[in-house]
Amino acid sequence: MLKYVILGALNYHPMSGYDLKQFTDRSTANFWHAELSQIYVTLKSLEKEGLISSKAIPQEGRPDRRVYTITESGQQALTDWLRVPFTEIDQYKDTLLLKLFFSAQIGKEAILAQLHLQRGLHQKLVDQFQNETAERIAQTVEKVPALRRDALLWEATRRFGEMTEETYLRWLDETIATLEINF
Amino acid sequence: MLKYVILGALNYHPMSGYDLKQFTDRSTANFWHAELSQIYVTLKSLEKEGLISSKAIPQEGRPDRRVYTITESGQQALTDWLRVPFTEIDQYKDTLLLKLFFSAQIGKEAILAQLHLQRGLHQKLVDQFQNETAERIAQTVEKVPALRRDALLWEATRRFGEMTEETYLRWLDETIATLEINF
DNA sequence: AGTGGCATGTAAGGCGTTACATGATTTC
DNA sequence: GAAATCATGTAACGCCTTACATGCCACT
Repeated sequence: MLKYVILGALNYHPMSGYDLKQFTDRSTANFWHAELSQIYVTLKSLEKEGLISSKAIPQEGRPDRRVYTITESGQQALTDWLRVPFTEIDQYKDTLLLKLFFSAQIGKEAILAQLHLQRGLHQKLVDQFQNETAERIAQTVEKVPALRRDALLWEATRRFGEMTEETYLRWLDETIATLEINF
Repeated sequence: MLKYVILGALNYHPMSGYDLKQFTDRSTANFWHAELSQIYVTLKSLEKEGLISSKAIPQEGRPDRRVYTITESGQQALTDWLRVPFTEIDQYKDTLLLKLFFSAQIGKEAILAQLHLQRGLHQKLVDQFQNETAERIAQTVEKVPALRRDALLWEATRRFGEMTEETYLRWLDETIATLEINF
């Protein structure tokens, strides 16, 4: 799938591997993150497939920037993929839930401490979605009004993050309250 | 991590690989699923580590059942892991959000069709959490009252699934409404 | 006659993480 | 003087998925 993250990004404008890392960290990381090393590997394979092409741009005192551009067949591959209806739901993995499920033996206090710790982490995420992420989208539309429609979709994914994290918080609070009384 | 799913399961009682697949499908699948083939592979490596031990139980007209039991060092490994606080948040991946993010070019109707399709899938999941999953937990506690405390934690993970899927539905509805007007 | 459940496993391939390797420039 | 940023990549390893391989029994 990282393949399509990269095609989607390059479809906006050409970028280097390093640029792509910035791009994903600031946009798709929330539902599709990527390590730099994996980006470089995937770029190589996309170029071999002919879906992107690259050009080395010399720089002073730094390695050349290798800038990638999406090709026509790359655009075709992206559009084809976008058009195929997605008829499943991705498998979700959550280490906290896994630990919680089997945690009866470690005792009430250890469990509650764990839940309180997670509360802090998720609170930070909610804030991030409401502030930084929202502002970043607003700024992009301001600069490039042509992306207004794209931004509606970006906003939908941001809103998903916000709602999901708010729910996580509500669940943590509810669970903490229940366990304090009944465990 | 599958390692710990298995240790956690075998800590309740001995099981075969096939049993473990049933167990996970009915309990942890929601936040940690497993393929049968991977279960068999992981069982081998856990046995090599000495965290579980196995015994072949002959059967008629079927391959032997290989039943695994958690060892003392397996119980120790499980408890140790449960006690280590989890100070991160797992990376979330969602193909639907990924497609949506880049979907501006495929047009309003294709996007809305996709969202409506997903609505049906997530509605089914909500129902499942509210009915089958809830009943399964209730039945287990009825049969084995000693698991009352464990069941409180299982119920917390069930409730997480229910709340999360309800939120997914709310988000889909909200997004459909917004795009119908503004896209 | 065919599907689904019971029961075990191996092999190949894909995707991803972490660690390693290098090195100049900019900022605190 | 140290840390972060810019910039690219390779190598080892881990975990997981999909496909393959086998075969009986029960039910429809």
